Amino acid sequence: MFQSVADSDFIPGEHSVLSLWQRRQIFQQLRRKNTGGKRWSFLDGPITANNPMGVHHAWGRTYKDTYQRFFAMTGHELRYQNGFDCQGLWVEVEVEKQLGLGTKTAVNEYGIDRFVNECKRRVLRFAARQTEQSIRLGYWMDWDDPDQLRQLAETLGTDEEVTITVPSGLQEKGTTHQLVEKLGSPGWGGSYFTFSTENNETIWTFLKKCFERGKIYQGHDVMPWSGRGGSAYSQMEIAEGRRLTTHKSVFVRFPIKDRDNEFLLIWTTTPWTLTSNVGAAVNPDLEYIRIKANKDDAVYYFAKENLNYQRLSTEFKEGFGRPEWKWPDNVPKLRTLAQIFKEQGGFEELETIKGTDLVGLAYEGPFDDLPAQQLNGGYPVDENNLEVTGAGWHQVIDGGRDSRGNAHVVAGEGTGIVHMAPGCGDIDHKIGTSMGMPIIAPLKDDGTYSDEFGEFSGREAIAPETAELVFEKLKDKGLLVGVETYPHIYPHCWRTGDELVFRLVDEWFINMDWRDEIKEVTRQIRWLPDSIDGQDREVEWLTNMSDWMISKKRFWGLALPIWVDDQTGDFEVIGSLAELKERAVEGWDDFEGQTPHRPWIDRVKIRNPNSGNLMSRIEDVGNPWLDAGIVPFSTMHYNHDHEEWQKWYPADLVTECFPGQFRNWFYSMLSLSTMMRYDEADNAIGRRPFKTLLGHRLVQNEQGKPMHKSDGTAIWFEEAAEQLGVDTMRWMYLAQNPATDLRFGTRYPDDSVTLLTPDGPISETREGIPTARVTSGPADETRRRILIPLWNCYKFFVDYAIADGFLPSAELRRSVVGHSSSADDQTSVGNRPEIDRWILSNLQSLIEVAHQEFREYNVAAFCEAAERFVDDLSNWYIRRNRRRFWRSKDAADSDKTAAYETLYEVLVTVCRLLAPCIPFLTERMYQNLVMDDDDSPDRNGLPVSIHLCDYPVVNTGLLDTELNQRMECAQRVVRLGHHLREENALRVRQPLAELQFAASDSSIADAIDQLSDVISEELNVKKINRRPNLDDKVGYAYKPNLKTLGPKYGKLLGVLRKKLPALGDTVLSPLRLGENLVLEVDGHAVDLTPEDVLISTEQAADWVCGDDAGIQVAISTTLTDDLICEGMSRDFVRHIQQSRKDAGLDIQDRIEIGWHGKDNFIEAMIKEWAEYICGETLADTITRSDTPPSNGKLVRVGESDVTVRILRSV
RNA sequence: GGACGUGUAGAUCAGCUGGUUAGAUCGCAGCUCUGAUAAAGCUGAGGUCGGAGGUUCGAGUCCUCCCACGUCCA
Repeated sequence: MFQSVADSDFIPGEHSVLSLWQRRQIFQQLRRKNTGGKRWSFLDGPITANNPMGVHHAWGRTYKDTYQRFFAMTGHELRYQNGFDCQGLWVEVEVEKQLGLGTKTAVNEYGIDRFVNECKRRVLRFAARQTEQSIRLGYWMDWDDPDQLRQLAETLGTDEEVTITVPSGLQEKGTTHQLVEKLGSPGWGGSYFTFSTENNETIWTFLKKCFERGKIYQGHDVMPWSGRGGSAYSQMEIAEGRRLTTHKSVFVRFPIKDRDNEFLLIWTTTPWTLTSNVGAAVNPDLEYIRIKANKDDAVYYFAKENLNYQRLSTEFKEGFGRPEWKWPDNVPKLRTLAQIFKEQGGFEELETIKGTDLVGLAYEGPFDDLPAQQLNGGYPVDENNLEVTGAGWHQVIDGGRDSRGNAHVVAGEGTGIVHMAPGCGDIDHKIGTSMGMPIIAPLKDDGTYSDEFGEFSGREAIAPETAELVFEKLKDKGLLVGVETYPHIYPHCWRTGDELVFRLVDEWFINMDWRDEIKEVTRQIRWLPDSIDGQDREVEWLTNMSDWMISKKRFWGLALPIWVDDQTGDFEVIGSLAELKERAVEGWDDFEGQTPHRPWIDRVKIRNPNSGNLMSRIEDVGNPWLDAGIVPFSTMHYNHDHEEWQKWYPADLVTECFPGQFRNWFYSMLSLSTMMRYDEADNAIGRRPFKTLLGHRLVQNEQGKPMHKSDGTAIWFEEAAEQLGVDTMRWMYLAQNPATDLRFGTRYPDDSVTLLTPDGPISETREGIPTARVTSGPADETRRRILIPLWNCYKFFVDYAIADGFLPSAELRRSVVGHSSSADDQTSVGNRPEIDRWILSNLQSLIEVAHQEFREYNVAAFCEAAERFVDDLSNWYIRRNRRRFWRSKDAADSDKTAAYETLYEVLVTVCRLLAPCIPFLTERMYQNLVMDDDDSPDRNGLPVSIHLCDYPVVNTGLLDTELNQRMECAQRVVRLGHHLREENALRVRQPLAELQFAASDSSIADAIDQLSDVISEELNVKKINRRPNLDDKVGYAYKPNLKTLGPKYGKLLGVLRKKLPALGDTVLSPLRLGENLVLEVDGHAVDLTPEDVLISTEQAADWVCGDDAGIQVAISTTLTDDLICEGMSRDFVRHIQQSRKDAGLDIQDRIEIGWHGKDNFIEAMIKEWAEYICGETLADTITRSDTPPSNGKLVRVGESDVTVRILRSV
């Protein structure tokens, strides 16, 4: 017996399904069921375990779960391994905040070991959190126990031995860091963590291969640096440390070589960098001016606009963009260049030239006497660039443009000629490197000048005295034009307040000159969705990318396995811990038992076989994209179980949010895989890490704007889950075109709500953020369009099945879950009404679509088809068949049984089809439709969960595409009929005598004929008659078919278009009958075939006519008294039904009807139709009263006014 | 600056190798239908298809230029 079905209550329903799955261990049963099946290899891209999940994470995870569920239901064995991304700066930043550490120095003081443990702890906590959220999403993975992850987080860093039970069921004992480094390892199960030793060590394998191919090298990068802190800063730290300060800025002149007494005028706020000048950049599109100073007849070049430019005039009045950043009191307003030259004796304007005319001029630098300027290869010496010196290089270059297309050099603040010191500035360095400049890096890590800088050596760069020394020297050389106090926003260490400098630091790179190999691998992969041209994008990135900087001067991350001999500069890459152990000459005992992270790994030294010197590991950690890129190897046990690895490599599918990933995860996977396999697979196919990539775009708010955590518009996962429902969310994600942003919903940060979660009510997240109200138009739409109609179909079935005592036989149940092809005692489908066969046939089509689209990874197309099917089921099949379910209570009615059996089969099959998409709702329906109440363990041999059912396969015996098309024809005729009624103000309740139709295609006419009863009922017409043509009812309109006539007659087409319709049926009727015709138009013979004209119908008197897709329909508009009378009876019934509804009567309640009206025609109608009226409305009596009954309702019946009133019979 | 993409109804998007009166969904208005439904059906208003040229019998579609927006890039 079915349980009666209440309102949908989606969210509580999901909670109960979660507990059912848990109680009955459904996921574990599913894995057991598919063990040994054909493999389908899914590879999860690691999610950063640094914050709780938001709704933007849930899109990709829904794809992952849905495709996995489909392949599980089709019998595949899967790995089900989720991944957590654990290492890198983002975690460090959050931990620094949490611990109140502001700088690298502070971290060093705190202790790298404690800091790194804290990072691990944070990752474990958020892995636990995301695990719980994922489970709520219905995401079936081999999850670790979240509480156990938290327990590990608590005990991390102690030497205490703990015992845990891993997902595979094994008990493991050890200190926490010994256990943590093995999470996700073979035999244990559970999510992979990129901080695991396996993951890190496999990256060593990769780097060793790079090293063997000679691809690892040391290079440089210019980074913000704190001299006192002795460390580099991240972009984020700089943003936090911007402050208003003043510097002594300086105008300097650089003598142009071979031009007597002519100078480039340059300007800088960092005088200390002048020692390291190599070039001067101009904007070739800008106008420059030559002026002659009266003082010494010197000629200066600078941007024309700067001559009278009021520098910082806005800032002088309004400050620097923040209230506290006002113009400093003691700083005078800046002068224009014209003023400066006037004060120095006046000047004369000579001429205007283009910047491009300056490019290539050689000049003398201001400090060419310093040893560093004289060194071949710059300082420190670059062995690859020995032909040049700083002093020898000086020339004017084109400053170029940045990535947004803005010129690097603009007029305004400076002089339009920018001093370039590629060892002292980020942009300078980029441009300098690209132009082959020697690089002069003046500063040591303590922020003082190196030895090769003469008098400057040992001085602190940012000290005011240093600037003074610069000015003094410039003055001595006659190069100083002016000094001023210049206020501006400058980066500082946000904690100590120290000014930052830009300093050249050593970094490690992979030479990517093997990019063509990666491109070839890229081409072996299917990139979805097609519309975003993923393959082209990836190839383009690979074409343009520069070498890969893999080092980062931080603490928490991959320990780059590069050991350096400081004295000779030799370096070596170590490929495994075993190799390291063998090579270790110092520190191994200290390290052993720890994870290969800083600071522990740093203690291990090896010996340089060439020099005999000790080699130390570089202090840098690795780029986190290495961590994620190695997972096609590390998580599948490449290093330790090659055979197992080969079973799962390459992955069949990866799916991820794609913006950004072409240069991140996709790139790193492709690169790492290409390198890992270069000596193992002899072609690109063998090197690809995955076969198909499915990308999707971003989740945005309802207005299409990004959601931000900072302004409270980012929606936390649980807020959406417990307010919108997870099935709803999943359908939104799945039905969305992956190539476009999903406009998810709106969060109201100031409107807090209490969420009822499976674990009880919460009013804030675990992190203490109040939970806010979330609304979503798309979610409401999704519920309205698919979930509610589906639920109502199910409710309809169950309500009437209970009332009727319909129970599916055991055989039928076995059949609908796919355990037998057909039930013997079922009404054979061939004997069921056509509409039953139609919905079953349509169902088979849906099954076909499902298989096809799932295998194409195009679930959105399946969702669309499913929505259409549910609409057909609800608004056509059930609506049309309601009466089959209502009538006679006695069960021995084969037509009724057929209806129940059909609907039952459809509902269960649809559940199986949709189970991968909306696993909760389908499970609830399945449990009621298929499972017995009793708890018998074998459940009659039926799967105890919908997710243990096989995915439906097409029953070709039920698939009747012709029938599907026939019904489409009938639906088209109905639509056409409704249209005609509407156009002619003929309400549907008014029966009409006759509908005639004709169709040029006889199979279409047959189809309509066969479904004429459906059409007649839907359109409320008495007779449906097929005619060879409707010539007597319609006129014909003719139009030229431009597509066929255009090529034939070209310019004549314009005339033809005008004249052909005017010829009319008398001339053109042969075409309608399939014959050819020759006409003369404007003196040209025009040969027309039936294909050359398009024919439509127009109506005649007493009939309304229309046509659509080759079907012509005419409806008689003649109303007889009988027809009017019948129409009135239906009006009457309708009003009574509405009154019943308004009065809140129960469906079975019987009533007495009273009415009053002046029109005697009504009385006659009621007399004639009393039986019908009483039957439809469950009325015992119909009584006319002479006066309007009290509480009566005035309604319109036909053309008459009537007052009606109902009373419940007693 | 370059590459790629986008620009069509109030909103979101379709529109295939050029073809007749440019569609769908939501929203709005009206009507209809309704004893599972939070629905459904029909109709209507609303579009100089970003702009300007060009190719063509014919351009939302192809070409050129321009404008706006987005993404990526030394």
